[in-house]
Amino acid sequence: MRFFCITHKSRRSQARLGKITTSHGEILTPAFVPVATKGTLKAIPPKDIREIGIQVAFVNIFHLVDHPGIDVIEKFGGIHTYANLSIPLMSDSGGFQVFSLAEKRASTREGEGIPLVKVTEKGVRFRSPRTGRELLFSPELSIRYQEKIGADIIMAFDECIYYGASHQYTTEATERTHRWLLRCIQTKGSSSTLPPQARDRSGLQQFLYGIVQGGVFKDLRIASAKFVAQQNTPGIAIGGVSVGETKKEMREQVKWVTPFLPEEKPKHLLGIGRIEDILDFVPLGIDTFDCVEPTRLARNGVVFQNKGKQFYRIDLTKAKYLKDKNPIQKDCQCYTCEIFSLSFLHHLFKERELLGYYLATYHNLYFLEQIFKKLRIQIQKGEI
RNA sequence: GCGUGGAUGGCAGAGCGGUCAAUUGCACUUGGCUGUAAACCAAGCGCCUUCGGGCUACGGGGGUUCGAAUCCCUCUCCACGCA
Repeated sequence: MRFFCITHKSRRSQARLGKITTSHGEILTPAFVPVATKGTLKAIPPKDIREIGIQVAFVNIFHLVDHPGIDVIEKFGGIHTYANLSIPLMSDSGGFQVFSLAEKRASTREGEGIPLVKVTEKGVRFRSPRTGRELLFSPELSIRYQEKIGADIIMAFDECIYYGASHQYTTEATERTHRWLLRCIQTKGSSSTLPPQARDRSGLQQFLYGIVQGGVFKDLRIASAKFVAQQNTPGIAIGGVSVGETKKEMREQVKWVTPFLPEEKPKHLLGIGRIEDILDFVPLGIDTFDCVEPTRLARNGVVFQNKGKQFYRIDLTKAKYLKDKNPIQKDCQCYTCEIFSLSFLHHLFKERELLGYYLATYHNLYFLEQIFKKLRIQIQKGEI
């Protein structure tokens, strides 16, 4: 079984069509990877996932270690069975939480202002924002955890560098991430008979992605891309993007890197994105994107809409929708748009009715899946 | 009819002589959300403003005081109790 194969290459750009094959099914790329951090695609029951067209989802080891605990998930036979998610799953290593929780402090009963994160060569000490208890993450532990929950695609443990970091700090952090990658590969290899980075565990193959860092600095980004490429992991992810930099900077960071990544490997862009970002990055050869945007925005009352090629985000809580009989998107065939008016959705959100979160999330996920479907067709037709 | 307790910004509800244009919550408006501490967060929310400030306000009227949402008198209305 080949993990990734390219089925079509664009002549106009670096865009390509591909297929990722995992123990839990195939993923046609380019693909969107909605985020189900805690093992749930917030507001959406698993039975709707296929109907929406979702091919793969993203869980996060950090949150699952905190609760319910890796041992619990393991006893249930892994995250797929535990959470009833039958599609391929990617798991994140916890590296993003270095960025997400840094500078923030836990306010506990005892004392206030305990830093939530401490990075050392060994790994990262986190303080659970939920309980205040300390969690240790290292490359070895992160990989072990990810193995135990049994995600199909797993991420190397990295440090997501904060925006504004100096060249010196970014160099140190990126090099540390590289050393961590070697430890991740070694851990993965030591627990496996073959192949080295895709362990076979009770029939399950897991594929490790190395992560490119380098912050906002071109030299560091390129060096990181080269280093990660050399390690020959089954896939490669680009991280440390969209952490506060401008749109222009973000585009550059990805553009600097892609020429140095092996064509035959699947490329994942961590944490992106917005529809306009996806449209820009697919022609650069990015195959998969994970992002909380469609689900989080939906829960905050914001849904996707388009007029031709123009994409919009509309806020359902605005009073102007009170009497609007139209659906969110007239030609959208999702459950929400086929049945519900903007007025009713507005009402649900103003009243904080649970159904609103479901319907909005359903629409946003469906809408994005449609965009990816169209993208795949356009690549096939040579339009991208 | 008598007694007691009340009447505060759209609503609820603090304040009980100056630091009160008035705590707080809700509602409302606006902005934000990109590997999820996110069904969340932030700002605004009497009128005017050259952003220094000015004006009108705590049921109505009158009074005490340098000064009242806060004390006194009275009227109106509400709640509860007794006839």
